[in-house]
Amino acid sequence: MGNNYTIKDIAKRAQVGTTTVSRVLNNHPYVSDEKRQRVLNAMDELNYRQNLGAKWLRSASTGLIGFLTDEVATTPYAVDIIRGAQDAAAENDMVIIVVSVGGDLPEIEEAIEFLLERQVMGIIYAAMYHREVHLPDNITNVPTALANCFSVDASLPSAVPDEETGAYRATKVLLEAGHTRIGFINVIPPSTPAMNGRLRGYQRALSDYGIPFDEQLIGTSDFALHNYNETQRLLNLKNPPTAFFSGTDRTAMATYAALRDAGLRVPEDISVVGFDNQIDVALNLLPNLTTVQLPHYEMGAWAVRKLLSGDNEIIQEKIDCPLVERQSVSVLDSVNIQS
Amino acid sequence: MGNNYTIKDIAKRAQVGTTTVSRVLNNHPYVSDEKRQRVLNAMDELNYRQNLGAKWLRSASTGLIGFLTDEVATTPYAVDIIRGAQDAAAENDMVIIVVSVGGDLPEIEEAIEFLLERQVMGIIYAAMYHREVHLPDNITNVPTALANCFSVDASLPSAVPDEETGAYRATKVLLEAGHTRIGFINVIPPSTPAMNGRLRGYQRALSDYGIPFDEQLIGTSDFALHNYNETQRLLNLKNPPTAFFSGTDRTAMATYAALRDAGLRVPEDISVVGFDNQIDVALNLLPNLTTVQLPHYEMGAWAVRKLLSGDNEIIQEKIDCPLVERQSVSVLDSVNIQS
DNA sequence: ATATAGTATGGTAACGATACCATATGGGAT
DNA sequence: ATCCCATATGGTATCGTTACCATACTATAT
Repeated sequence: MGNNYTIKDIAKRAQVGTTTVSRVLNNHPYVSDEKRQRVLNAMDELNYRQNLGAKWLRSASTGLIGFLTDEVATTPYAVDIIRGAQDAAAENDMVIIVVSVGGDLPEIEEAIEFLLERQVMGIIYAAMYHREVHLPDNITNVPTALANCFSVDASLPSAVPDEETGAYRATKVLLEAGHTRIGFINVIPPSTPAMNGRLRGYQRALSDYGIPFDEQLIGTSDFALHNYNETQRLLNLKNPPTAFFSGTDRTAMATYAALRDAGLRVPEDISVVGFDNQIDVALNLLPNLTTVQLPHYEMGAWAVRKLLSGDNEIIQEKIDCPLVERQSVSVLDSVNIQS
Repeated sequence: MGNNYTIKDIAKRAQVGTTTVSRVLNNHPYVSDEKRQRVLNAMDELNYRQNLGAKWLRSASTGLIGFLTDEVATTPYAVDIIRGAQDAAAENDMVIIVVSVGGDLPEIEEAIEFLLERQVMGIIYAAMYHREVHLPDNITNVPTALANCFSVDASLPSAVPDEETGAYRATKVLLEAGHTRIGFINVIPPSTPAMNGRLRGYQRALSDYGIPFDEQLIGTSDFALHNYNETQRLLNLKNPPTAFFSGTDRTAMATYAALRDAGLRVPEDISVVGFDNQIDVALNLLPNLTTVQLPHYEMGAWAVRKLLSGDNEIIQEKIDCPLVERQSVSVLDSVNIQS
C-alpha cells in the first residue's frame, strides 16, 4: 500500500526546513549540495511521492490539458492525434485528460465545464475527420486549439491536413510515371475540406503537367459497393484510365477488387494510389498501397505546442501530407514493354 | 477569462457559512431548501466553478484513474478499450488519464510512478493485443485491473477475449452452412492466447459436428503476401476447402484477393469468416465480411468496473466474442444448385 | 417540565505544498 | 572597517475545500 509521507517528514529526516525540501523538489537554486543530497536520500528512503493536488492548489497550475473529441467509430486510426498530443504534453510535464463527446452543443458545453472544474490549462478539440466545427461559447474561458478541424469564424488556432498538396503529390507520382488518364474516385460527403481539397490538388497537378481535366474520370464513393461500381464504370470508358487515385485507402480496397475481377493486375496493368495511409489497410492490400499520409500525430502535437507556447496568434496551420511509396505504382512505359 | 470565485465568495453573497455552501456542493443533508436555493443562485450568478485540487487535497480522493497502455500502431482499433474504460469511469464520476508506454519494465515503472504522484485511485493496464504481461512491482501500490492481457502469476484481475468460444462460433456458422472442408489460416505469432485459443475453438467445433481434423487445412499467416500464398496452397489441395476461417479480418483481405485471382466468388463459390470485426476492413471487403467481434469496449469497461467495485477477488474474466453476420457465408447446398 | 433525537447552521483546523519574508553568512568593492 | 550582494536557510501564512466540533432550534416522547 502507498505510504504517504509529506515534505514535513522528509524535512525532519533530512534535518532541514520544509522550504529547502520544496526547493529541491522544484530545482530551485540556493541549496547547498550537501543538503540537497540529504533531502534526496530521505526522499529515496521513504519512497516519497509528491501530492500534486497540494502543489496545484498552492501554485495554481495543474499540468492538465483537456482533450475533447467526437468519436466516430469508422476512423479508429485517428488515435494518433491523441498520441501526438500526449507526447507533446509530456515534453512539458503535462497530462492529457481525454473526454469523448457526441456532436451536440450542450453536451460539448458540459464536457468543457467538466474540464474547467479540473482546472485544465487549455483545451484541445480534435475531430475524427477533417471538418468545420461549431463550439460553445464557454470554450473561450481557456486557451484552445483545434486539431483536424477548424472553427466557423476562424476564431481559434487550428491544425488541419494539407489536403490539396497531399492530393497533388498522389497525382504527381502517377503523372511522373507517365500516366495521363488518371481516374479519381473522390471521398464524400460533398463540400467537405477533404473532398474539395483533394479535387483541387488533383486538378492542379494535371494542369501543371499539361493534361486536360476530364470530368468523365471523376467518380465519388461512399461505401464499398458504390466504389466498386464506379471503378467498373471508369474501366468501361472508351478511353479508360491507366491509373487510379483513390480518395481513401479504404475505398482503394473495392477498387483493387474491381480491378482483379476485370483481370487487371496492380501495378503491372494499372497503377493505384490512395490517401490516408491507414496502415492496416495499406499493408494488407496486395500489392501494398502507395498512398499519402494523413498527419494525425503531427496535428495533435501541433495543437498542444500551440497551446503551451502562449503565442496567441490565431492561425490555421496546414500540415504536410507526405507521400508513402509502396508497390502499387509502376511506370507506364515499362508496362508497355512488359506486355 | 475564467473568474475564480471561491466558496467564501458564494457564502458571502448567499449570506450563509462556507460549510453550508460545501454541503450544497456535495449534496449533504441538513440544509434548508431556502438556503440551498440562495447558494445555488449565488453560484449561478457568479459562474462559480469548484477548485477540484483543493477538494482532492482535503478529501484525499481525486476521481482519477490511470490508464496505461502499450501502443502498437498496427492495431489502432483497440481505442475501443479506452472508450469502454471512459464510459465506465464516467458512470462513477471519474476521469481517465491515458499514458502510453513502450514495453520495457523501467518505462512502465516510471509511468506508474507518474500516475501515483497524481494520486490516481487505480490503474488499468491495457494491451493492444491479447497477451501475457509482466508488470513492475510498484503497481501493487494501487488497485489494478488488466484489459486484453493477463499477468504471468495471475496476481491481478483481468478481462480477456474468449478466443476459443469466438473461434468456435466462427467455425460453427460455416459448419451449419454445410461446409466440412474448412481451411483455417491462423494468426501468428505462435503460442499466443489468440493463436492457441482460436485453434482450440476450431477443433472443438469440428469435433462437435463429427468432422475429423485435417492438419493439411491449417495455415498460418504473418503478413499479407504470406497469407495470399497459404490461401493458394490450400486451394490447390486435391480435396480443397469450400470455406475459409481467417485468423483476423486483416488477413482475410489477402484471402479474398487470392480467391478472386483463382476465379472464385465469395460467397457463391466459397465462404469466408474472419475474426476481430475490424469494421473499416470488414465493411470494405466485398462482400462484407462475416466475422467475430473482439470485445474491446467491454474489456475496458469491465476493468474499470472491477477497479471501482472494491471487490478484491482476482479473476480472469473471459469476455464473449459475438458473431457478426454479414455477406461472406452461404449454404453449401445452394452452391451446388447454383453452379 | 425535561430529556432526546433529528434538523439546521457556522466557525475553525486541517490537507500538503509553495510564496513570501526574515535572517545569516562569506566574500569583494569601496 | 563598512557596505553590498549573492548565496543559503527556515518560519509561517496561504491556496480552496472539507472534516470536525460546537451550537441552536424544533418536535416528540417521557
